[in-house]
Amino acid sequence: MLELYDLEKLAAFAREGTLVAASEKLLISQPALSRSMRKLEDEIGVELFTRSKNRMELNENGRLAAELAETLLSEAGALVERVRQLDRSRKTIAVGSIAPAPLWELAAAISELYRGMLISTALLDDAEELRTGLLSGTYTLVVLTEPPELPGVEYLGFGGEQLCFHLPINHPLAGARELSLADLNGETMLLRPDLGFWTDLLKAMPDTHFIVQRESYAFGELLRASSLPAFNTDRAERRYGAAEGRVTIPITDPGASVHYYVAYKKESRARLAEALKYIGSEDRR
Amino acid sequence: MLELYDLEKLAAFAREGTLVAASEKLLISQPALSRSMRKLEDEIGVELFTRSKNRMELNENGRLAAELAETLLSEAGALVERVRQLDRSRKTIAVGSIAPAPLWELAAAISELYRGMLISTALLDDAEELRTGLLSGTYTLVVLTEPPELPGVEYLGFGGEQLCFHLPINHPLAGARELSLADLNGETMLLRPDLGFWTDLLKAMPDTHFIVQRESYAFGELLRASSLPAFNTDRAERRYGAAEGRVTIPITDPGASVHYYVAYKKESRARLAEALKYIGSEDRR
DNA sequence: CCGTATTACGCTAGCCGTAATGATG
DNA sequence: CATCATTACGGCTAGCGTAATACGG
Repeated sequence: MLELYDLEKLAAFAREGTLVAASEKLLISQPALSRSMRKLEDEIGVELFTRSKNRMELNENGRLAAELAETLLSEAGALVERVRQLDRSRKTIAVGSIAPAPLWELAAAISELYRGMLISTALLDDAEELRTGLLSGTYTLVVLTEPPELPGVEYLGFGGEQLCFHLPINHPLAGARELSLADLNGETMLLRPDLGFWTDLLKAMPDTHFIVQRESYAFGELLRASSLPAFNTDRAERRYGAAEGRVTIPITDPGASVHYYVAYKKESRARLAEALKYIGSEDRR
Repeated sequence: MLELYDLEKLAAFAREGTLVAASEKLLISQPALSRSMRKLEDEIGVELFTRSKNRMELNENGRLAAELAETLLSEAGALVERVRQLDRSRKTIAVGSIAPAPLWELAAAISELYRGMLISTALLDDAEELRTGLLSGTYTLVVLTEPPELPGVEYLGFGGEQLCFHLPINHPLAGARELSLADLNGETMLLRPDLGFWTDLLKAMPDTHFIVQRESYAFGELLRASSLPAFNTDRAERRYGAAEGRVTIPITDPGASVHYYVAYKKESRARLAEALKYIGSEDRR
């Protein structure tokens, strides 16, 4: 029977041009390769080479066979790769989110519910990329601020989030009941990186200087020790509590208050049953 | 390394559903198949089956792998088939013709020039079929009555042919210098089968009864012993001579005199060099 | 119990490498 | 004579079959 390693040898010979060179690439001896090529001709039942005593070349048949062999080999590789990829995707839940807070919560809940599964998370600021990523299989679940009306895609509400200023009590505006982004424009503010779509809102504060601190502990220290204004959200505060000596004041700008939607492909519903139960059941005003 | 016989086994298991059934189809023992399947999982690095002590089934990975294996196997089969086909076509010159006379001559000349080659011939009455057959590779050479203006196709003139009546000398019209088909309409005529495009001309003789005789010797006897009119052509006469006691009288209808053109693909020119020399050199008025 | 998968244990066919031979430029 | 292909011969390993084991409907 025709076998892939025979075709591999043929392809190597086609590339190298002589048995010696090909056998070196293949890490076998010339005689072995010579025999294999004869066997292959025998197998197909057709002459593939023109042989002189001292030289062996592909004939027209051989060139076609080598070319087809090359593609068959790459298809065999693709087979393995596709199966491995399916396996990985079956063992992975990839969550993509437009905002950090729902991502924390989802990732925590899912890794709790699906022990042994690989949970991969991604925070993006582009909703379109999340939608196409969901359709293409890059993400199993995506969190958006608008319901995605896509074919074969379902979604559940996942509560809302309200952006707030997080001001030291001695800040001039600390007594306000609510504020707009413009009210603090021009000041220097503390900021975390990886804000997802919230980043867009910062454009409403063009004259503000932001000090970005990635490291969580350091950020906490700055919150405590400095009197720089920062952001907070109701959802972050519910999770981490408010910083000492600071007040949380809602921001009124449109876009500072959003709702979240968790979307998934209909075909993943069975696999995600537990996660969807969690997302739907939780009481989120 | 992944091999086709492993995939063959996987495909068989997928079709049969149990190791026992598959092993019987494959003519190997169950243990051998059992091991092969483990080896295959190992090779791909992914679980392909759900195993209970008493039952083995494909899981999602396995179903994908089996499906891909099936297509890969059929592609491997196609590889062999295509190479064999190329080999056959390299060893064959297929001549298709719209008329018998040029086909005899070409076939004879070519089998002389290309000893060891397989010469296959076909006589058709549809010029379009010959043209498409030439393009698709069904025919290496085709004989037509009109130059085929096709991309990548060249042609040479191959002389002409004049249709004649072949009348016994005692026939009332035997003294004519030329005749039209209508002149003999209504009589009973002797006819050979396989006339190619000439068949169309018989429509001009709707009231004629044709006695068709395939067997060459019998046809000759009828020519000699009967006084039935028959057809002949200048080209046939040059080859076989005229029958005793008969005269050959040209037919004047349009279409009773034609020129022939031998067409071939430009890419076959090298292969056909000898044949083309013959076709071109011969002096054919 | 019969059907199914797995494990254990030799065997062997197929493939390989080394060495020798032949041909060519 | 350096390079390449082929032939001859002996070794080894991957895959096989038989037999035995284990589990389940």
